[in-house]
Amino acid sequence: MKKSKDNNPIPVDIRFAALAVDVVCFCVTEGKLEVLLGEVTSDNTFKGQLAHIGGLIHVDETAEQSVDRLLRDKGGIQDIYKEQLYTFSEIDRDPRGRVVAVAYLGFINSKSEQNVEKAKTPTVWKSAYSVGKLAYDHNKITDVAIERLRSKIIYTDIAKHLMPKEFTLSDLQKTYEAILGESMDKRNFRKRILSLGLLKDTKRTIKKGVMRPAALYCFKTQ
Amino acid sequence: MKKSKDNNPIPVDIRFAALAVDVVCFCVTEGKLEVLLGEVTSDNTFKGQLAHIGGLIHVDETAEQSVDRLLRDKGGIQDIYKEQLYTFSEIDRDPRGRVVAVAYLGFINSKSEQNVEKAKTPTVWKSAYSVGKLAYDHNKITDVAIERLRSKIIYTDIAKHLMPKEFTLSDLQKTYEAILGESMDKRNFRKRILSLGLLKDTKRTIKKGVMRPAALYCFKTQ
DNA sequence: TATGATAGTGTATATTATACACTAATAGTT
DNA sequence: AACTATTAGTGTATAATATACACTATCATA
Repeated sequence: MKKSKDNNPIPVDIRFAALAVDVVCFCVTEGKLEVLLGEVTSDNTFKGQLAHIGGLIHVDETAEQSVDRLLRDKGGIQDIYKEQLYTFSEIDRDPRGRVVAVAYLGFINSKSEQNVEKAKTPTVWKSAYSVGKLAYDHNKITDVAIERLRSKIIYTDIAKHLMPKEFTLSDLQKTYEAILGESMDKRNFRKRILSLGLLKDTKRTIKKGVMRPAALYCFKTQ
Repeated sequence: MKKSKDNNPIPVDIRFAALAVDVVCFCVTEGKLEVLLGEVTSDNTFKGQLAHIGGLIHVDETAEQSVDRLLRDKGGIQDIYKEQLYTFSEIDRDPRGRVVAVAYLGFINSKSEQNVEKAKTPTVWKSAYSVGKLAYDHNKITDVAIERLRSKIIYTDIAKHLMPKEFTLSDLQKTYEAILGESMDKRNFRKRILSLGLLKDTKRTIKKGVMRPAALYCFKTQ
């Protein structure tokens, strides 16, 4: 490969695309699955519309590091669990030119983890099932993300990243129900989830309102 | 975004990376899981070593289209089923400079589908479990590919892309065993696979050698 | 002590997975 | 014609898992 003029060893005609990341950041609040959206600030036809948090990868970053930075700077969110979702490479997906986006799933266990003051972009949480019309191809990304989340919650312990450190079994069940969009039998849910051996009884309880206190569980750290 | 000099609307400092695809192309031959490898032809420190079929995405291609072209030109392989695996964005993964690779899984049902004459690169099929030292980060890509293949074969019908149009149940079982690396009970395998309702009995049989002829099945087209 | 609200529990049945060994069909050989 | 070698093809009993289903327990308040 010939060295290009601008000190980048890769010839300029070969690096025609910009690389971006987009994070579909999920949170379950009061039994509703929500996603974090931010206003598009860059000057293009989608300016002002809502989109998943995202942006261009920097030259000294991996995609993951880029996700961390953008969540922090644009979203006010730090240190969350994430995993790669899919790479979108359609030629016309961005009006600014060729932009290939590596999409990620992000998981936050409580909206209070978001430091809204530090977010450089106006953000909003929306129900994952009614995000409205988003910028770019982000509705497609949303669909792929929800599909992946649904399939992963049934055969992995990914739910733990959507729960606070300690939680009741009813809370955990609500998270499953929010994601799968169906209600489950309480006894069967508890039997199954406890038989997986992932949970630990903290031996403490929490009182919510005037009801019987509920036992608090946490995920075992392995 | 400012327009760059070379008629690309994306500023040149932003498009610092080249985009590549790599395909981990699987085939099961005589009960062995194999992968297609090609010699590295481009002039870098890995020249002459083996790697998965791959190359740079062209400006007018999606990642998928790029995979199709590269499999055809470098591998002599056309019209195969493929799906996206993972995007590798480590900064130093390529000695030529920043190259981000979108990796794919490819599935070929018989090595005879490969037209070796048309392949511009010397290729070789190797056992997936002993590919030896590959160029770039391709050993890592191999590992991720095998892991994905193993998990997908147990909850999807992906095996069909590794089978010829018609096959015996023993052949299908050998494919499962090659991928999962464990032998299975013949009666239980048949019961389970038939109960999925994906297979159709062609009512024809095939004689292999001097043994009892075996019934030929095919996957239902839906 | 009665009420309202959520937490928490068990059992019977159905479905699915597993373990396991012999008979059937063919071609070639004796 | 019987025998052999080789793979195809089959059933049943048991274990494990999933499902359907309804009442009691605990608390705060009135």
